Amino acid sequence: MARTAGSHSDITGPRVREAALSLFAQHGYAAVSMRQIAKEVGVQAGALYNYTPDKQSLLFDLLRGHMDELLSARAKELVPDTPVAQLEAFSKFHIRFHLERPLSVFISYMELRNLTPENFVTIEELRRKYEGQLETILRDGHEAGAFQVADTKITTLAIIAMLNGVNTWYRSGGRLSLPEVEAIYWDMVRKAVT
Amino acid sequence: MARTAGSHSDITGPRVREAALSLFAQHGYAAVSMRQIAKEVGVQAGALYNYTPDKQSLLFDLLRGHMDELLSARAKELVPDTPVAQLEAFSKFHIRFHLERPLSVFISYMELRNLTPENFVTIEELRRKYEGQLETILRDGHEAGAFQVADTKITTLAIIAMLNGVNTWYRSGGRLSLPEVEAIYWDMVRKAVT
DNA sequence: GTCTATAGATTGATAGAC
DNA sequence: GTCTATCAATCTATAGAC
Repeated sequence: MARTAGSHSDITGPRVREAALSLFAQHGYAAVSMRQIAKEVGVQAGALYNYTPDKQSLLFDLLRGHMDELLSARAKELVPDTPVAQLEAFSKFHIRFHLERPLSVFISYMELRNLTPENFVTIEELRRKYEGQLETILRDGHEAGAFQVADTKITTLAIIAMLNGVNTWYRSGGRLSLPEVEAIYWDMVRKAVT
Repeated sequence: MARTAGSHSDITGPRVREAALSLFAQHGYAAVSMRQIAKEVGVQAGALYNYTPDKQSLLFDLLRGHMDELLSARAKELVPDTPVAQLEAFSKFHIRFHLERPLSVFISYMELRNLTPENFVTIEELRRKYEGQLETILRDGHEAGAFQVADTKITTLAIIAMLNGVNTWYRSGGRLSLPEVEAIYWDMVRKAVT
């Protein structure tokens, strides 16, 4: 059956999320109006409500989608045998994944406080699940004598913070290639725990 | 001469900035209204404009004040002789200073994009001035053979990012004391560059 | 599915009384 | 210096025509 004229559900939906992602990253969730998002998409503000029940859901879907992608991409990675190789794989995966989607990474950190309390809990659980994977690697490696870490929990957070820092300065096509960046950071991580 | 009844310029001014700092940190600049700030201070919204020309100036004054304090506190520190000792002093100073004022640190990072372009430039210059001090230490130490760094600029940013990460989890009165935290992070920094 | 129009609330900032 | 009152703009979200 022919589609109704002006019906673009399957392409407008993703475009709404893309526009929201871009604008939230640039100006912040609270500073962006539904009218701005609509303008970016090329529709009127009212039409957005065919794709999201409200503005909050738009933000939550972006953050949950990002965390889901992160965990499923990580789950598809091979798990090396030794703790050192596992830490290397984690570090390089983290850098690569995060550099591929800087906007999602940015709002996932910056807009946490604009989630409703229930939505915040959901995202936080996913984040802790991810960080727990690094913590497990460090603890196992510490017990096996492969790492020297003063405090597993703090070392986990310190490594994540250091790796996340890449996103503040890296631009593709810049001075360093992705493999070079991975190598430099892996070198620092490796030395910091051995 | 007796003060006019209801005149509290010298105490209300700081209280306005304190309230703005607290609320901006909790909810974000764009999400906080002048009426909310006024309520926190205990005055009506109109009275705020005796202390700030507008909302933007309130944000800018907080960020500039923070950077000024950072640079002047750093300038008062003793400068050790060796690169390693200088890096240790910088790392511990950075942690201590930032843990003492978590709210200012938080908004100084989160609210940069809500500054007007001119105000943004001013803050960025101050931030680069501070980071340049760490970069100088690393470069001098590298040339003297005290450090092994693959890339001075990136190592600077990686160390800053790692140290900044303390603020995401540290709570005074928690499991670890400030000197313990300083020691753990200094250990990681030291190992990462040697 | 998108439009126009609008309800109802809230915003930053100002004016003028005290 | 603070108050009340208010302006003009903007916001999210909805209703109803097409």
